[in-house]
Amino acid sequence: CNSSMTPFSPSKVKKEEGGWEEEKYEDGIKWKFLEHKGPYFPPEYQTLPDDVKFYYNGKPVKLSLPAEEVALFFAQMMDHEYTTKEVFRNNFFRDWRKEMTLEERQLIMDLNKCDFGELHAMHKQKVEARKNLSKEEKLVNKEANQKIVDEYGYCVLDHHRERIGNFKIEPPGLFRGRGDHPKQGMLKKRIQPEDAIINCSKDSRIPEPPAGHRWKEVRHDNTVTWLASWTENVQGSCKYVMLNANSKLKGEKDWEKYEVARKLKTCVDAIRAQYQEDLKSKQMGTRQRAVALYFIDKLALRAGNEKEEGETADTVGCCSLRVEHITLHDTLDGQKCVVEFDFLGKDCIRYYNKVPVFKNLKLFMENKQGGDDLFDRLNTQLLNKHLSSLMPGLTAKVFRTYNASITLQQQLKELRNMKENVAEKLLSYNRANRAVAILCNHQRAPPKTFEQSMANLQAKIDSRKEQLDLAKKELKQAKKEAKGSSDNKLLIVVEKKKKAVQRCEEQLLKMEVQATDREENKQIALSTSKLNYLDPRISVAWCKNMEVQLDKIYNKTLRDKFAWAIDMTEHDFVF
DNA sequence: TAGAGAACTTAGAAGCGTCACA
DNA sequence: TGTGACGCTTCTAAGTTCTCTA
Repeated sequence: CNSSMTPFSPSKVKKEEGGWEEEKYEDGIKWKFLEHKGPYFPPEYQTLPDDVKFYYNGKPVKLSLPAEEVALFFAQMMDHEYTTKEVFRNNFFRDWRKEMTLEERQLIMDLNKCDFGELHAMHKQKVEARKNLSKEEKLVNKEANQKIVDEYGYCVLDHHRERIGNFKIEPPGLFRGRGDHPKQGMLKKRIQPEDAIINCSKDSRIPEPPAGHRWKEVRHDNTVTWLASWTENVQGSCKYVMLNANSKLKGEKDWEKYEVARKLKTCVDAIRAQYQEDLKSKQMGTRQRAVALYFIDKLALRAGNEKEEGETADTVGCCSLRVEHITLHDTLDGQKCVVEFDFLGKDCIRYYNKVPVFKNLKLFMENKQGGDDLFDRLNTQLLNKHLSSLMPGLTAKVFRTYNASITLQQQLKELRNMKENVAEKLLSYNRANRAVAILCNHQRAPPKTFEQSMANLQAKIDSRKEQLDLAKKELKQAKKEAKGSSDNKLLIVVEKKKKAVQRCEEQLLKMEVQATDREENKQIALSTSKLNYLDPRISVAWCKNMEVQLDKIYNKTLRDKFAWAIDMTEHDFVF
């Protein structure tokens, strides 16, 4: 496993066709020329109309502009459950008071005495009005937005005009963390040009800051890919303006990611054998590392970095698992030595699973409390250091990419059936995709309208079945009438009825397949794995082999993002 | 060499536009 | 022609890994 990765790139593969003509730069250099217009700032706050009032303790209060703006942030969210949560309300109130004048602060002491009703109503009215705009008005808005995209949404990087992913500065508002986030409700402040750092090349046209403003800094760092950055006040972290996923820079990076995962394929057996061996090591640290690696490989757990307590919601990954997140069962559901996982992972998505496992875990849990680390001799740095010694470029997350892609490939192979029609082939593809999504624990909230829309679909299926019965009867009748007759008209009728039956059957099958697909997909999100984990070349090759059009599985965004794969993949591609 | 911070990827939710169907 | 469901796009939070610094 120790040979370094072959330094080839899609550029070299497609060189002669002019698709990706440039060579890569020396280590660390991302571009030689970068020009853009700077980020786009959200519009300034406009004060409330006179007839929309905020009330405190039943009395109207005219708020100062900064306090009024923040009050409106809260009012806009009042339909959301967030605003009922104590942590959210407390954080909001504390930050709101900071925006008030001394006088306001002395008056407004209790959030429960605040009445945002008119602000809330105004907001709802605005949303409604926007929805009810005429076609022409909507078109005017659309054109205005397009103008902004045309002006700010692109940059020139080396010889390419590239789309920027997020050229808009995030507007101010109330912070919405996921799950039980201790900072939910805090004020996310308005970003000014004075907060923004611009990155571009020296010889480019430097972007102009908005009138009356200046940039925090203009730098020319071609070892990074961002065009602008600022520090966000809630968590103190950096935010970046970066290129769109369809850019050359991002595409090459994506391709490299899958090449590293493919490389793992060549040495995964050895790595597995090694960690199986390490399970018996005399060194506790080595044993813990082996178990963690087993979880990462078999269960596709994330690495699990340490997190600062109280700064974010309490979520964990593999290395940060605590004793309280697992339960050991001598027997469970007829299986021996079962470990039951139950914890919140990234984005507070619950991970629940039961897996047969070995005795080591019992050992790791000895003399520990629920809140203690399961792997007290291990962290992600140690783990990744070990992994990179086994294969250059190998880190914990590569296992997710590898296992996701290899699973898709295997599933597609298993489900392959050329006799199926397109709808059935697509159901098979989605099922393969679903196996990956389940492995990676990609969940979604079931759509609010799920039950209703399933019922609607079922009703349609039922009615189509009735139609089919009727069509079959009519066909039978027509055949009867045409039997022994040489009347051309009657034969035409039979043909027509045959076609009607066939059409009905096709439509019914399509709907039934759709219902199955939708039901199986209720709580599973396929998009995340498709976008981030599945080597697109597997899907492109599958389409070619199965004679399915690529746009059946990839929308425009995906086709753009994976242009490199579409360009280079033949039907015989193997991950 | 560890810790902090920077840089970049991965993630689900919400918003929005489109299209099928009554 | 209106409406609702659905899929696509946007948004930004939340991860991982890399890199710098003391």
